[in-house]
Parts: sequence; C-alpha cells; structure tokens
Amino acid sequence: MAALAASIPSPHSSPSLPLKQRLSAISATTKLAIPPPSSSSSFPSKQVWRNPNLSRHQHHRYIDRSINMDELLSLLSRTTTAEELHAVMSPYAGGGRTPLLSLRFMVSLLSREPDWRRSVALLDWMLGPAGYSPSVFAYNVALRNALRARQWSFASGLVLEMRSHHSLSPDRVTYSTLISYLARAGLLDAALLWLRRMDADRVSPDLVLHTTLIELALKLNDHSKAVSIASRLLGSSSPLDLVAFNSIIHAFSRAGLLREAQQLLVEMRENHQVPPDTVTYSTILCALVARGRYLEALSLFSEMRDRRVPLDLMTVNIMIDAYGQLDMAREADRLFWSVRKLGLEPSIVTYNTMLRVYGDAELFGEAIHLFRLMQRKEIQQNVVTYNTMIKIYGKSLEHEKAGNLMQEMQLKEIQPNAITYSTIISIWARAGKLERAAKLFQKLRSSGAEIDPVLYQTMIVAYERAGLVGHAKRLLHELKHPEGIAKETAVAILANAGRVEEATWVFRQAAEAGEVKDITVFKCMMDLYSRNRRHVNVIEVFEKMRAAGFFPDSEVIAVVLNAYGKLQEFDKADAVYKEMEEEGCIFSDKVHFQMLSLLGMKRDFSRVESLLEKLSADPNIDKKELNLVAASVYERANKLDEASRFVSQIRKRASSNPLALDLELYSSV
DNA sequence: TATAAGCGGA
Repeated sequence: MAALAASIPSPHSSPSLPLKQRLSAISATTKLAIPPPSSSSSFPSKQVWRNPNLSRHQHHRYIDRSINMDELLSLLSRTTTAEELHAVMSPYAGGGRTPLLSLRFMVSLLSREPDWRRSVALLDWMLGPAGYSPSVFAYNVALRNALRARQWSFASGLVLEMRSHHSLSPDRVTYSTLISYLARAGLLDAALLWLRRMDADRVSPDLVLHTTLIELALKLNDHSKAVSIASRLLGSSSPLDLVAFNSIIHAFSRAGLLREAQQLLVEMRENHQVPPDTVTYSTILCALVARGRYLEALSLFSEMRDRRVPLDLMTVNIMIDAYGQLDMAREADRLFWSVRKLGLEPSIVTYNTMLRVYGDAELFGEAIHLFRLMQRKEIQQNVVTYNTMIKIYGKSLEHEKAGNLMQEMQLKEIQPNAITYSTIISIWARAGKLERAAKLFQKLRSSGAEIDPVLYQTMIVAYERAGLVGHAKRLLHELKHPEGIAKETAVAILANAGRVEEATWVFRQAAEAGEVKDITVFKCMMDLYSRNRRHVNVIEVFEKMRAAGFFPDSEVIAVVLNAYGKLQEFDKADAVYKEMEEEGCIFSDKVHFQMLSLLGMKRDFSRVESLLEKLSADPNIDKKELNLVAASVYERANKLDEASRFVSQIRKRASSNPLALDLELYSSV
C-alpha cells in the first residue's frame, strides 16, 4: 500500500506534461494513442455521424432532436474514435465559432466511454482543436474513468493539470470522486493526503466521504486514524445523519473509547433529531461484550428493548453469549426461544452459542435435547456444533459418547479439525484412556496434517499428568529440530510449556531466518521471559518485534513497562510509554497506572503530577481507581500528606454517591 | 456492526 501511495505525486512536483505525451508514455501506440474498441461493431462509425442525405445544417438538427439520444450515445462511445470525431468536427471548430455539440452532450459521451484512454483523448481533443472552454465538469468525468481503471497516479495527475494548465479549481465532486475511489481501493494514506489538500482548498467534504474513510480505516485496523477522522467529523459544523453517527460510534467502539461512544448515544437519544437505531445499539453492545463488560451490555440491551428498537440476529446472538458469561442460563434460554417471535430466524451461530451456554451451566439434558432437535428439524450442523457437543460430553464424563460424536460427524462429512482433536485427546487422557489418545495423536502426526500448537501441548500435558515424563520430554525434544512443523509453532509450544532454553534456541533460529511472522509468537516469548524474571530478554524480544514492524498492543506494553521497572530503567520505560502513545496505541487503564507507579519509584513527582492531571481529564479512565493508584504511589514513597490528598478525594466522590463506597476502598486506606 | 468451538497454569 505504501508503495502505491508513494507513487502518487505530491501537489507541486513534476509539472504535468501535455496530455498526448502522457498518453504515449503509457501506451505504445502513436498518434492519439487510442486503442481500437474492444468489441468490433457492425456500424461503420461515419454512417452514424453523417447521414449523406442531410446537409451539414440539417445534420446538426438531426443530432439534437430526431433520434434516440441514449442509443446514439452508446453507439458513439463504442464505435467512434477520437480521430474520427476530430475529422468530422474540425470544419466547425476554431475561427471563433462555438462548438457544434453542447458541452453537456460531450460530457455525456465522455461518461459513457468505458476505455479511460479514449475518454482522456476525447477530453484532450475538446480542450484543444474543438475549442471547448475548460470545464471542471468534463475533467471530473475523465477523472472518474481513469479511477475506475485504477490509474491512480494518472488520475492525480489530471487533478493537478486542471489547476496548472487551465486555472480550474477542483470542486467537491473532483475531490470526493478521487478520495472515495482511493479509499475503496484500500489506499488510505493517499486518500487522507487528498483530504488535506481538500481542506487547503477550502472545499468541505461531505458526510459520505467521511464515513467511507472511517470504515476503511477500521477495515485496515487503523483505529487511531479512524478516531481522528471521526473526531474531525464530529467537530465539523454540518449536522450529522444516522449513518455518520453510527460510523463515529463504530470508530470509538473499536478503539475502546466506549465512554465517548455511549456519550454520543445519549446525545442521539436526547436530541430527537436522529434517534439511535439497531446498528447504533448493536455496535456498542458488540464492543462491550468483546471487552467482557457483560453487565453494561445487559443494561444497554434492556434500554434497547424498552425503546422498542428492533433487534437483529447478531444482537440476539451476542446477548445469548453475554447471559451465558454471566451465568444467566435461564435468561439466555428465554431469549433463545423467543427469537422467532421477534421475527428473526435463528442461525447456526445462535444454536451453537445456546449449546455452549447450556454446557457451561451443566444443563446437559437441555444441550443434548437441542442438539437432537437441530437434527430432527434438519438444521445444517457444522464442525463448531460438534466440537461444542463433544466438549459437553467430556464435561459430563461420557467419553464414549464424545468419541461416538467424532465418528458421527465424519459420517456426515463434517471433517474434524485441530480443535476437535485437542478436545477429544484431552477428554480421553483425563478418562485414563491414554493409549487411545496417543494413538490418535500419532495418526495425526503421520498423516502429515499441519501440527497445531494447542494439539501438541495437549498431548504433552496428557503424558505429564500420567507420569510418563519421558514421553513428554521426547515430544518436546522433537521440537528443537522441528521437521514438518513450522518453527513458529515449535516456539509457541516450547514457550507455553515453560521450556526457556529450548524456546530461546528455536526462537533465535526462526528470528534470524526471518520466519517469525505472527505477533503471538513474540508475545508468548515475552510472557515466558517475564514469568521467568528474564527482563533483559523481554526487552530484547520487544525490540525484535518492533524491528519486524509489529505494532504492540496494550498488553505487550504492560509487560515491557514491567520489565523496565524491574531493571530500574525508568527513563526507558517513560520513553516507550510516550512513543507508543504518540503512535496511537490505545492503552488500558492498567498501563497508565503502571507508568504512574514507575514514575513514583523514580521519585519523579513532577511527572507523576503532570500524568495525573492528564489522566484526570481523560473521560475513559476510572477516577476512583486513579485516585487509589495515586494514593498508593505517594504512600510507597512515604509521602503520606500527598497520599491523604487522594484518599480524601475518594471519600468525597463516595459520599456524593454512597453506593460507590465499597469495602475494597476501605481496605486499601 | 461481523457474533460461535480447544490446552493449561501462572
């Protein structure tokens, strides 16, 4: 993407060449460089243009009035070359006479020309021999044709040319066309570059353009860019419509700025101009559940129902899951059985989620009943359904039935996957059927199927539990010189098994060979070193990860800050914290609090204060927690006066809201 | 909007 973006010229570089030269640079053909029409037409072009029975004067009228314009236009755009057009039109051009055909007609012709080179040649002819005055309208159409053909640098060249050669100012359509095509092609940086030029030109982008860009940034997982476009839109003076609101809420939700997202929801609710809809609610619900904030999801869901906002299937699926996570199987069950009354058809995801909830609640009879009901009603089951059910039989200690299900699925041509195998191996091993488990594992190894780290680890743990340490060691030893197993997989297994030396050895080899392509491999190595108090190694892996171009998340930063703290490298910790924040990493509260306590350990109290000030202003930080952390930082530094300052703030907050005063608070004071 | 399934043990 960067390479493509880089190929788009900056606004003031290389003055654009005359059109014909540009074209001949692109195409090998000479003259006007117009390729022949792709489909050879049976209509000789001249006949369309000139009816020999008509005089030139009549011919003019002939074009303007008496025929089906749509048909003529499509014929012209298919059969007429610019050269022919030139030949026909030249008697009328020049000499101060106005062109024969209206500009509207020509633009219409341009817009129907499917070949971008032919359309650009037509534009060139219009502005040259035919004597049309330069128009943004005509340029915009040629621009769109070039963009359709993904001629990015040519298209931006056209925009620069209209200004430099014809003193035309690109208008809203010019910019919107260019930016939205770039966005749709995934060229976010190029699109944003043009957004800035649009600003510089004082052309204001519309809502659609903004939402396109936000959705693209989210698709590319670029949360910080999505948030900055969203904030820009929020700050603009134009009133927002439903789609714009939802798009901003989507950006905030994905970036973890849930408080801002919910603030907007409140605004929509109270404003009555644009009331929230299903998408608004389910976007926020999704984000809450993804972060494990089930209780908040529950209350938002009941608000949604109170307001009679229609539910969609995804919302229902997410809520069945949320009820399950909260051990509210009865509510999940009730919602599940009312899906049809809500006018929705449950999907396989709905069924699978409900099965898992029954299993977690140990409602084995209900699970089996639902599973068989699906079969009776001929609802297509999938590998997830079977994996969930096998797990349930394992939990209810019916390992024979678990095994039977694995055979049943194969009879139905649903192929077991690594998840099926690790589930069943673990069930058999725990049931004392180690031999059966080992046999299946060996069969999988010799079948040449790709080895999955969890599957491998399951077998190792099974051997260890059975006291067969020798077998477990043999499996681990094989990983030191992995054959038929990706080095990344070997590293992950060794690291998770706590084998520091072996994991280090394979990781170094994989890293030197440039074979570490998965961020989770870096993460599990950092976790391994952190667990084993090898903080220097933690930093080493972090630096390798950065060098490999991976963007660390909040969890990684927490591990790194911890390591720097243990090494007493407070300045380096501070530097990483600042750098990551500038690069748009969204920190969890934990990371901020960790930084506070590191600064406290360094006894840099002026930085402590400035960070505290910044965090207090941040609406996403839990204020009670923040005060607790601040108090403990000062307490540890033996500054009890300062500490009591925060304690009293906690008391003040608590007394204004008595329910918030809980025991945990007292115990820490 | 983009939801569902595995190991284990700090």
